[in-house]
Amino acid sequence: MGRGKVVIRRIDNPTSRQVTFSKRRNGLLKKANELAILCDAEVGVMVFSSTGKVHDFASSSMTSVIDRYSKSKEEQQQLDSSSEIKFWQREAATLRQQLQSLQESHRQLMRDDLSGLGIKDLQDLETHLDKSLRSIRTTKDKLLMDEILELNAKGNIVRQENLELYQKVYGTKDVHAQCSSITPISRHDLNIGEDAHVPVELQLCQPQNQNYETRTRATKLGRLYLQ
Amino acid sequence: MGRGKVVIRRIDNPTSRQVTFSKRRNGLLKKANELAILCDAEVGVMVFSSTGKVHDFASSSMTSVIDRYSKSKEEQQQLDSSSEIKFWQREAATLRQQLQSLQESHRQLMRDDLSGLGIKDLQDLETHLDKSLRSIRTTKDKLLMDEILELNAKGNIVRQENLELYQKVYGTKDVHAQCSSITPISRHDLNIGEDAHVPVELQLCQPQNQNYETRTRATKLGRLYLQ
DNA sequence: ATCTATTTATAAAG
DNA sequence: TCTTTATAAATAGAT
Repeated sequence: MGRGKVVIRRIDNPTSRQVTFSKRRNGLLKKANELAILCDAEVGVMVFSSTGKVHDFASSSMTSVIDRYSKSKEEQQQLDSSSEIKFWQREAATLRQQLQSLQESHRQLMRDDLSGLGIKDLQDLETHLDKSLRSIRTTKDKLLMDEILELNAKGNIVRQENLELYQKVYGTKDVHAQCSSITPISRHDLNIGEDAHVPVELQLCQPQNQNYETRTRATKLGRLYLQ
Repeated sequence: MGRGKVVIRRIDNPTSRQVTFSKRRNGLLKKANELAILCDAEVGVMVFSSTGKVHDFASSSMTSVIDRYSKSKEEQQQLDSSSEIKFWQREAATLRQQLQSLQESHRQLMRDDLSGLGIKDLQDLETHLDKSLRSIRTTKDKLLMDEILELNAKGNIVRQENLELYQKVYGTKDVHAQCSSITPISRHDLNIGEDAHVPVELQLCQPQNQNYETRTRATKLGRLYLQ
């Protein structure tokens, strides 16, 4: 409200800063007074200029205003801290409940106790175990197949070497009759099959890219996580 | 600054009072902030609505503002009280001086000590005493003359009565020879004269209608009052 | 401190 | 409490 629009930023020029301070300080104190009278409010304003000079306004007395302010802030503090206490009480209750649920589900997954589970829970558990098993087998098969391929490659290299050595010693190309010990590695020696016994280990963590409903709310942790 | 000019007086309507409170409170806090930023000032504002709700703004923290304010007010107090001390010190010095002057003039007027007086002071004193004496004598003479006249009147009445009684007893009009004890009251018995000894009492007070310069300044009391 | 062109605040109404 | 709008008030910049 003046000849030019002003941006609210520290005025660098000390002179105009002082002038503006005078004008706006008066304006502020005037408005404080008007607010107090018009709206029947208790108002206190304290201003220190950059040169350290004090200016103030109080509708009653500054002592009274400061006292009231301090008192009301104390009350606020008490309310705040008591509501904070309540917050942490609620938090503790929630965490206790979650812990209990997790302990329960852990016990069940350890097969110590399947009582207390409904049909839905058991079905979920069965489906989960089935999927886990399938996943584990797939992974295992892939690892074994890789190993087989690698071993076959190595075996072929060794056989080739043996063949060359045999030719140097005996000077003949008839390898089949004299060297039965040198053969490709048997498929059966690798023990690949559907009945392999691999211990099933279940994780107590969030599902990862397995089309299961993602549950993020802590309060929902009380349910079983089956994956 | 609105649709109508507003007089600064408590708004009776509670609703519009509340509305105005909201608006102007925001305005006040905004302006406090602007003042703080533009002019690099420390500002604190506390507002209590008529319903008791607290609102505040502090450019730093209210604690800091209140502390600084209290501190600066203490300093001010100290300055005030020290200047007040100085005032009373000056006052005491002035009064001591006045007291001394009065004691001095009192002693002189009691004739205990005429040393330390200049020719002018002595002349003034002489003139004053002369006037006092004249005034006292005039008054005394007037009182005595009044008494004489009264007594003469009474004497005449008594003489007349005696004359009448004498005529009744002796049946004659020749009073002069037989009654010498009955005479007018003598002028000498009243002791009227210029040499009468009347104690001169001087007053230590302001002159009253006696054509003397009136001195009202306390600091001028150090001079002699001669009247 | 005083003057005014402008911006800002806000009263009244919705 | 928010928005809008007409108007009062504050004030930036100049003197």
